Amino acid sequence: MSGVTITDVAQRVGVSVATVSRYLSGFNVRQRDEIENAIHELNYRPSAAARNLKSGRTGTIAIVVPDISNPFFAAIATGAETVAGEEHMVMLVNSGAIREREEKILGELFGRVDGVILSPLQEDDEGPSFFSKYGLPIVFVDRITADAEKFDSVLVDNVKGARLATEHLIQLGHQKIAMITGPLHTTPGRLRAEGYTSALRKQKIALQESYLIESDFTREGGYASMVKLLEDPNPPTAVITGNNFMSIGALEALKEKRVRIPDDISIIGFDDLDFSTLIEPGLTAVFRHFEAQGAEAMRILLARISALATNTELSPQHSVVDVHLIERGSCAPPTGLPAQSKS
Amino acid sequence: MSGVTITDVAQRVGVSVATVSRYLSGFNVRQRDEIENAIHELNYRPSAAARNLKSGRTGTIAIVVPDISNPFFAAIATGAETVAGEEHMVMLVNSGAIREREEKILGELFGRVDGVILSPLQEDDEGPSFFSKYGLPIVFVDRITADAEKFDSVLVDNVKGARLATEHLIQLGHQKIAMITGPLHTTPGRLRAEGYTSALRKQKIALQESYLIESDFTREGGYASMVKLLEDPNPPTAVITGNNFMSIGALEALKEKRVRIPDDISIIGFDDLDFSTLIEPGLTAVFRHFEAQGAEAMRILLARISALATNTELSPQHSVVDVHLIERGSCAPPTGLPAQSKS
DNA sequence: TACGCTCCTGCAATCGTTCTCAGTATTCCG
DNA sequence: CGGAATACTGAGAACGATTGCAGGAGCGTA
Repeated sequence: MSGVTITDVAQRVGVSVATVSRYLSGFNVRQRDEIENAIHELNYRPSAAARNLKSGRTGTIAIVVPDISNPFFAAIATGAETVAGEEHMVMLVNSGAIREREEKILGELFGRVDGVILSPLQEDDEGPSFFSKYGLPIVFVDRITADAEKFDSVLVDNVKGARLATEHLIQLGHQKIAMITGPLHTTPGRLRAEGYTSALRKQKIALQESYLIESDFTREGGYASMVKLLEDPNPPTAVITGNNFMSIGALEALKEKRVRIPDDISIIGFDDLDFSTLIEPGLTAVFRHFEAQGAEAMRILLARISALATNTELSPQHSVVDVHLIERGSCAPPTGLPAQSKS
Repeated sequence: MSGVTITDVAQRVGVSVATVSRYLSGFNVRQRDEIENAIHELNYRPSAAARNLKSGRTGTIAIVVPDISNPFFAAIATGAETVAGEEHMVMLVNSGAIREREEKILGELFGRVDGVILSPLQEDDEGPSFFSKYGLPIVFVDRITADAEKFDSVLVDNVKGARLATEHLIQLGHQKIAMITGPLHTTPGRLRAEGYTSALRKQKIALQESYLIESDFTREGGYASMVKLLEDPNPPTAVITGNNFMSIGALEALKEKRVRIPDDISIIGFDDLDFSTLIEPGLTAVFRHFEAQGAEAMRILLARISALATNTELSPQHSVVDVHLIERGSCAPPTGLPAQSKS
């Protein structure tokens, strides 16, 4: 700790702590220059803890995400920062997709931040919103919990995204379309699968069980799922991957097995890859604006915080970010897979 | 705010706040079950602010980095988390490569965290270490400041990495080797350039001014620098890019200009790309273990914190993480660039 | 010079904990 | 059952800031 407190500054100048405090909060004070000097000479820094305790405000907002290494979540934070302004410092916390850690983190954040932007781990759980009930402003981003209609949220149009992808493939003539989705107890995992199945149903294409694979949003999961699809006795002619990491894993599997894209199989990723232009062919993908989602979440959170401060009623905001399809070279009409090469 | 305090719990059970406090810190207490119940029923959460104020400890460690969207820094955080344990919560803060923000952040962090892992923006500046002098434990990671020998740090062997890359190209027969490096006022920018120039000198290859380009670690910077090199009247036959983002930018430029790798130009990246296997040819790169760097930084920081707590003397630790070259397909003996195609 | 007004000041309470200290209840043993 | 040792308890002073309140300095005006 710095050791030097407001009292030291006050003594040095010969005023009361109250005066120094007032100087710090911008009031007019007679000995402002002396105080300023003393602060510099002593290298005084106000104790955040003491301030928080007295004022109840922290000037801090936390963003809690399941995977800090996913560029998507980094972009959420970046977007949120652009809106936060001078008032608030933004911190990113990694729950590491571990339920207990998420719980613990939220508990510790209580009283340490003015609000939280959270991407909760599971839908079938009211843990996170629980905190919100007891006064910690929370905005859900990208994922929600079961009782989320009562709380602020910013989602992407998952169903539409998956539908766009599926319909695009159907239009190209594909009938055997597979989807590698994330865990079904997460919002994007569930809704993207839903978009896929509903698009199939609408086009009267029967859903084949083995074509809908529930994976885990990781590269390894994408790889394993793709391998599984390739080993299917009746392999699909097109695949939709449920997020960026799984796209990478699936592409790796295809490359390794020397399955040509789009000749042998077509592939669409949910979420664009930031190196899409570097791979051959470019990956057709469902695009959404990451930063916009983060910015929107922050806007809603700040509104919520000030509503809380002024005791204003404010009904839950539910924002949905639009998506569209970016066509590159990874999709073509089906021709059927060649005989499997056991390499 | 939660509103419910330790006093409420104490009253409900009919004990003193001291007893509840003791229960919270794990002491044996007669009415432990009653207290536990009351805490649950009232949904009491201890105020972090009050705790910090009294105990001086926060249980929080901040990692302050210049660019949260760079996977390298995300990996630093991930690595650090593995070591932090239950005691400490790790938060990632983005300085956005803005000097004033870094300063402000450090100031606000003072008293709010037990220690900081920092990747400072500029070497020619003592701002960050200044905080360390006044009692905030800081470990520099990846970058240092001018007076860094007095403080803990974890660096990668930048000079060796750049030297390995340069020598590899020389061995292949290249003489016209260019380097796109980061800002020379940053540690990796400066040291990687140094490794490059010293390797050239050792092999008695004259350094050509236009071959050493100081860029900014961004994708756009890498792109622009590569374009500049290609437009050189006497273009290089090999290029080393100074970080991951600039590698992507450079590769984009090459692809766009239809320069073939490694036929027309060889390229080595400093830092591996996590999709290296997906591009054709694979990128030869200087590899370092990101997470290990973060883990090492956290280890040193925890040691520093406990040294401070126990008033133990502890001389500054300087850790250097080793690197090695991963050879893929992006390098070959030089054949000279074809005539430039103005596309 | 006297009066009132404004502006600034210091005192002291307060935020929600932790922790020392002294005291009371409980246990253990002979 | 008595006494000492042990285990737990409560009162109250911190921690470092903010803030309401009442009072004092300085100013302008008559």
